[in-house]
Amino acid sequence: MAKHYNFAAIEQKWQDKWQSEQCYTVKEDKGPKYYLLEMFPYPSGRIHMGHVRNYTIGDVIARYKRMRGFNVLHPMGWDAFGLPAENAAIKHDTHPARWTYDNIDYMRGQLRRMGFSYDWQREIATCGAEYYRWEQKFFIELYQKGLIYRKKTTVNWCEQCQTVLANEQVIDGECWRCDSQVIPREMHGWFFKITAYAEELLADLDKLGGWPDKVLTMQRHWIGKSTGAEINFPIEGSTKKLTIFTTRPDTIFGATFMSIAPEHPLTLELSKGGSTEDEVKEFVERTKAAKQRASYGEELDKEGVFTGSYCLNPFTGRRLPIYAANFVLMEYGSGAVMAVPAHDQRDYEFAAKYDIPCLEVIHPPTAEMPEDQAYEGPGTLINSGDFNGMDNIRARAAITKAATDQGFGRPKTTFRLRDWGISRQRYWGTPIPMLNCGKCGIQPVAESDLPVQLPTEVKLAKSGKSPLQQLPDFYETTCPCCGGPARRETDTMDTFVESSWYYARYTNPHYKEGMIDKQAAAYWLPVDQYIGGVEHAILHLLYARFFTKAMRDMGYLNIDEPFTNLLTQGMVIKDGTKMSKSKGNVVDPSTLIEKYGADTVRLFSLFAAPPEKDLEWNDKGVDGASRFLNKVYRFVDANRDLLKSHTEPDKTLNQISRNLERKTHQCVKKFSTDIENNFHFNTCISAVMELTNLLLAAPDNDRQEKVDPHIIKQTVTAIIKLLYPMVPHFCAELWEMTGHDGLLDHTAWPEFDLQKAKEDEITIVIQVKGKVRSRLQVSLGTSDDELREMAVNDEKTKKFIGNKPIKKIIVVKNKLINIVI
RNA sequence: GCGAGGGUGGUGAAAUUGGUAGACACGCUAGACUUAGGAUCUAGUGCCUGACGGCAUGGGGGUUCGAUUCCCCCCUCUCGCACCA
Repeated sequence: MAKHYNFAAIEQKWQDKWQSEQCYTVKEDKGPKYYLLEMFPYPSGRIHMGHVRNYTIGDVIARYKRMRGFNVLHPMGWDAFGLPAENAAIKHDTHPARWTYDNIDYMRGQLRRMGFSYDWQREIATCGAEYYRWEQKFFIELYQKGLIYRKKTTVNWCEQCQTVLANEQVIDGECWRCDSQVIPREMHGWFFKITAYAEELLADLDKLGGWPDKVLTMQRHWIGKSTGAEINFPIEGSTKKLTIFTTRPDTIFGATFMSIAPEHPLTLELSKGGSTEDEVKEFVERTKAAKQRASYGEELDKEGVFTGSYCLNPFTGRRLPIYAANFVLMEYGSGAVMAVPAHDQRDYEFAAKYDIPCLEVIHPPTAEMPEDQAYEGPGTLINSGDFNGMDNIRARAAITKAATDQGFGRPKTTFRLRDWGISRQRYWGTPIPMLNCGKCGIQPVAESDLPVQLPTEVKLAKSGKSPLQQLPDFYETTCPCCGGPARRETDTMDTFVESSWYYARYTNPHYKEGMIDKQAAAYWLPVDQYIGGVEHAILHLLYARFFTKAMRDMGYLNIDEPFTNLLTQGMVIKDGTKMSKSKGNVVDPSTLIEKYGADTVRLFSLFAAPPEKDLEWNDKGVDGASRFLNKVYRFVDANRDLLKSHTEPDKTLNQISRNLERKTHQCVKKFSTDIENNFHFNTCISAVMELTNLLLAAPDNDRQEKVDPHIIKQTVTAIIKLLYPMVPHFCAELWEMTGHDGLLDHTAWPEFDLQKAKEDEITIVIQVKGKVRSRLQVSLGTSDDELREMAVNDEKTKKFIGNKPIKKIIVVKNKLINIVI
């Protein structure tokens, strides 16, 4: 016999069939729909193990749901814009488009070779104008609605990539893509007003019960809502006011100074003409430089300088010196804060350094005020005028109301979330469909001129100006309003824009009338199950949620949230670290497929760990998976005739037949439960392995008893059906070998019979003082009294009881007896 | 610093209304069949012990007849956030 079943031939055969018969092409149809989506890949060149794992998990679910009778949408495509294409083009002297499409062709072949059941009719590449033209149209619609704007601000600049990054794309102070240090830089750029949806993005997280808590928590924190008050402090000797945001209005009577961000527009003005002017100027410059130099996460020593001006506390009239302070963030709140050293640790440290007085206004309920730090806990107000004696939580509302009534304050909610900057100074991205006319100003491109095509003739260089800025043929245009000369926007969009709506485009990817075919979208959306890496917990998932809400408000969709259930699969690890080229521990899927076949690779990546955990790659483990499939194959092959023949159920089963029947039903039960429960395929597979072990031991010629052929057939059928979603070529072949026609995809999932799954004999553990001392074999319904009787008379047990008196006997039904002495 | 989630054999992992710890698999040991084996099959395999038995789910304490599971303290690893007022 051959060492291995001929996986190469079998896999080829079924892949050809699935493709030529278009088995996985779907349309809006009767029956419950199920939209399964895995995060689409960047076409970097080759599929890696992370893809294999992600897409295998997805394919199992897709096939499983089909067997359960769902109309399953399972599309695949390419997140095809992005910087690596430009870098590769420079390096290999080719064109980004060429490089990208070559990669796509290669990777598509690899995915086909894995046997994934995609509807390839729906394939999308986001770098095609037929895709991005709708993105440009939508951009203009959002612009007209006021949800997109242009501003000059401090942005995150990656010198390596020569482009701006969004806040979400800066990871630990480094570029998410190339890991080089990000530096602040002042630039103009286009922004999506994601903050307009901050409240809803936060609130709707509560609707996402099918998402991991970890991701919900991260998003909640990223959005960072905090409620408090905005208060205007009059500036002494000026008509101007200094506006601050605080979450602790209850401490306002304890303010002893004010802190203002160095970049704040008032900072220089406040010292103008005074003795402090030079000092303040110098401080502002120095802080700016220090912030650029500071490595990420490094907390600068608190430092500040007196501006020479004072604010007046609107409640008390107390003079509060205004300091420019290096720890005050311009980007959050109003860029200025009231400082209450007694009740804020940062203010305390600053005050201690510059010898500014503290004033206690919140008295702790029990303990004394701490000596050498701020007290930030709850308490009762003191030194606070009319509010003395009030609980500090209640005082927050009361003081805010008083400030509101007197006209110098109001309740205020602030978010940590900032608007999404999408301008990229790169070539390989969607052109931003805007232009600048000397007469008419910034204007959107006329709809009839869409799409703004990326020019194909382009010179790319390692550094220097943005490529489109060097193409007059591209940027020289005419104004749609006045017909005069105008200059096109030469920045392109962040590639996260394409991935924010691709899931919706899949519902009718070649729709020519607009961005979204509303009917198709209404049928398929939302995505029932989304699968991808946890590294997108903030980035992509937040942007896609925002886009969904914006598309809904523009009338394209009728859903609030795109992804009902989210599975974040763990990384693929080898030798304790993430697989990566730089670490030299990558395993190439194609090599493995050649050696073992796609089914074995699929099986191992499902078996080695539950999907949400990291998967430790182990070549020997792959051998094990292969061995298992071969074992099953050999059995089916050797019993072909029996399995093809017609059998009748035997009324009275002998012991070993009954055992196998029972195990089969138990296995179907466990498998079905575990797959529904968080897709724990690893335990599903182990259940089938157990069943297989029992099956293979069954037809032993040395035995007196023979297993009923009908039961063998039943067991084999169950194994084939259960494993089909995981190892589809293998099972399709076995299905055919055992005399069946038709695709298993549309064959009903096996049922189990609780009665048949039931054990008639069970093992009862006997414990003495909580330690296992003996075991009893009893029939299922044995009464507590009988069990008690048997337990105390058990020889082994007696030895441990000795002549000590029995205090108590605990009986747990069908499980154990504990004798307490 | 704050927040979240982990820590179980040589390895990947099972085990939840608290009830047989280690299913399944890898590896390892011995044997069988073989010209050969990185194929296949059989048996064994948490640790200590000659055995009876004892000890074991990061460490320590607690609740309980009984704790991987619940509570408290500590150690450690991973991830997220990081002066957000």
